[in-house]
Amino acid sequence: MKDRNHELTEAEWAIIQVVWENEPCAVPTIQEELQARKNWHYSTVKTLMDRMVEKGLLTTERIRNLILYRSAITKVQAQKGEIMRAVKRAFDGALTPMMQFMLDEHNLSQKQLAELESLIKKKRSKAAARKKR
Amino acid sequence: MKDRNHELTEAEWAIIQVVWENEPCAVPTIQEELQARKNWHYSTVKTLMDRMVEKGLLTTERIRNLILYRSAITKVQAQKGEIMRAVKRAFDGALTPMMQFMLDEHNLSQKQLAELESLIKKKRSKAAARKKR
DNA sequence: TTGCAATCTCTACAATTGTAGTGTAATCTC
DNA sequence: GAGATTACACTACAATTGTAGAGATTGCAA
Repeated sequence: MKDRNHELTEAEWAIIQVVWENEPCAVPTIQEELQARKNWHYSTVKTLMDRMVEKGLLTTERIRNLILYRSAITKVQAQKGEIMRAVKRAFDGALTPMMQFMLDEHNLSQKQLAELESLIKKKRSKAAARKKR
Repeated sequence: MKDRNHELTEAEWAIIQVVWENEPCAVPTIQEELQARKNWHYSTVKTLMDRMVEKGLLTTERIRNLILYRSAITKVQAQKGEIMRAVKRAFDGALTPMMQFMLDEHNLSQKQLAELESLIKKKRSKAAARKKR
């Protein structure tokens, strides 16, 4: 259960998202969903999911002749991994420059900026409180 | 020169970073640098770089019997691509939630928070000015 | 001019990723 | 209990990625 850096591939993301919404669930459940979105066949989904089990991204439990899958990492962990990957490759591991870049390069609306600002304010006061303690 | 979404692999990142710092340059220049960092041999670097030319990440120019390489995308483009990738996969394409997540999950120092806050303020006033115009 | 050093070309190969077919086993239905 | 359905197991295969060896070419130094 290490909080290790999980890097998911595109296809793995597609699958684990559906798993998070349905777990515990069997392959056909996931496949039906992804049939619609990606037109993936049963074997495709099954193969992918079994590989993910090997990698420790999913776990299985056998109930009679049915195999139930569960996620082995949370969405937050996966999101963190994805961000870590970006920051490591493109920003030399430094988070603040990455955030500055995002502010600079993607023009956010007034409203979005305001939201972020108030969020930061909240963070700051919380951090200050923590420090004092 | 489309601002298309460039997704670089790990190895490609390693290489293009050195290219940015040295271009125009020949393979041996890059290789020497990466020899130190990654212990990559000449053929490795050369293969990678030629693949990158095929992909449109680098360009070449032949000068007598020497081949000079240049980057075909800027660092900013590449960084953007990396962020886009993360936001698309892990945050459903929505940038602000991703930034909020970063604020929430990685505890930044007071100083970093302060920096971001003032940066946002600046953005906001600039955006306001733009709107008025 | 001949050999050495630098550079390039070509080829290879294993691991990972995306995608799926086909055969088999268990189960449900009549 | 036999056929239809459902879910699983096994196998395959092309493209991409990481990694590199071996041989060919070229230009310079002696």
